[in-house]
Amino acid sequence: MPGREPTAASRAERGIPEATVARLPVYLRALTGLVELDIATCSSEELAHAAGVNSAKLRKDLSYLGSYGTRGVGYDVEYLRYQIAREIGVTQDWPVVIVGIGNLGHALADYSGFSSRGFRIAALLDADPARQGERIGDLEVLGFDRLEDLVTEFAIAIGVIATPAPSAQAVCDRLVGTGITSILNFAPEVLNVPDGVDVRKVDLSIELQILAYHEQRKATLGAAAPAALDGAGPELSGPQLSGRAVNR
Amino acid sequence: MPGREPTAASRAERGIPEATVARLPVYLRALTGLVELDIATCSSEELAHAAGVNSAKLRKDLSYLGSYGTRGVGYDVEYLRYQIAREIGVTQDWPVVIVGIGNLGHALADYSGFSSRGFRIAALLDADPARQGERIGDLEVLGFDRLEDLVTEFAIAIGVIATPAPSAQAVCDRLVGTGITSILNFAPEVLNVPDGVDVRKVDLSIELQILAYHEQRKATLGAAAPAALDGAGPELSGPQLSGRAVNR
DNA sequence: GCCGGTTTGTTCCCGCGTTCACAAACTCCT
DNA sequence: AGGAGTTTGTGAACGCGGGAACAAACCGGC
Repeated sequence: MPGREPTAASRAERGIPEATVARLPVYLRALTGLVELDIATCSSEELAHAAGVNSAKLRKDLSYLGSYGTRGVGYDVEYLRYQIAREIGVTQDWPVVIVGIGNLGHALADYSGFSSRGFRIAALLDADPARQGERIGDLEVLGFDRLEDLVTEFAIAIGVIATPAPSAQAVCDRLVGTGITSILNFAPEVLNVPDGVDVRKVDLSIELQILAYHEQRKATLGAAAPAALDGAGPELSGPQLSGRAVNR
Repeated sequence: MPGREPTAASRAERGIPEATVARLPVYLRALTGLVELDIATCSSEELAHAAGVNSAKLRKDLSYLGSYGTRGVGYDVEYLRYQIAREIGVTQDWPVVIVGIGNLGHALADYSGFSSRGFRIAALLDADPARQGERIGDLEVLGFDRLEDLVTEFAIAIGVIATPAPSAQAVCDRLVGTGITSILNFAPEVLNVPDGVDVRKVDLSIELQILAYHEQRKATLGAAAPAALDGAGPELSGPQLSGRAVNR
């Protein structure tokens, strides 16, 4: 560890822990909520509660960005909100392309939360000619072969894959070929990408299966070790002993 | 040759690490892919590659379930697939209710991957009378007030929230009230639930913002420290700073 | 039956992330 | 001005997860 004054600035430049990065958007949203309530100042305790995390974690997370609070007082909501937005990089909008305008892609294209959260849908593409030409909002669905043009024209840096699984890798390769280095993948498929490209996946059935595991666990544990005072209850509803709650 | 070890069973009862649970569905899907290719046996190396993880991690994950492989040979694909499915709890289908049939809820209702992956949509609910009565697949969208009936009738154990953010907490409370203890939340809202209830959230803008952070980071680092397209571990990030005001 | 080759299951170690606890810093009141 | 009360920022302890390395177990050939 290259010792050196770990000033706030150098900290931020050195990179923020991944777990913290994943929470910053949550804090940002919570702060936006406070702004809308005309709340000018908040403590770490209050913000942590709004974000669903513990206050020590919140303070440590924020400390990676710098010292933006005032001891004995708390945080200036508007100021902190701007700092987090700047750190994430959503003070201006990022142009996004969505590939695959099926049910899911359609829903994403209609999603109103994009513009308010730092993104702008720049293009909607689909390989199926039957889907091309449709207008969603003020955009028209274009052919996938327009990809390279549009990425260049709009300086698109983020691609969203909402195609069926069998097409996902090919689409991904094309996206990477255009120079896109950030991909959000909704297709249930493991994507292979070169170093330097970030892929995040959102997978409905994985999430459900994780829930199913815990649900099954609650049921069998409840059956094996009947918890105290749980009034009868139908067979399938698992008596809840101290399961882990995600939010607190 | 099946390993019917009581030790394996006791292991499983003791609980599987959360990180492993999150990967089991990925292994399950990879194995299903191998089954479709008529591959009867595979090594940890092959399966790990198909799942996009490292083989040591895969073996360790599987070891939490029991000893289902054969040294010097590998894993029986079909057998291992069944064991993982059983461990997750998706050997039978879980009935699921989807609340909020907007664009997203509609897309989810249409999603074909449910039945093949251990779930069955048992009910579609929406509070808006304008949306009620529509048929999606072979289900009709019903009023939210039917919730309690349907949960009881179909023994629903998992709820999916696809409503706008302002309604999410209220819907969540109603779901919890019926005894549902597993919730998948698509609304951009932090949900408050009692202990024993599991909530998982899927949030498009959070995922995009995480990508945006890294994208911004690549851009500023690239500008400050050109070349080195290759490697350069995350730890060795360059010490360049870009002038940052810390004080207000 | 034994030996070389192969692959699993496990142990050990390290680094990251979470949490506790406390000093530093600020406000307000007297 | 000074002290009491708050709240931040951080140092330190601790537990979990990841990865390398290795012993145990299995197969096939001779």
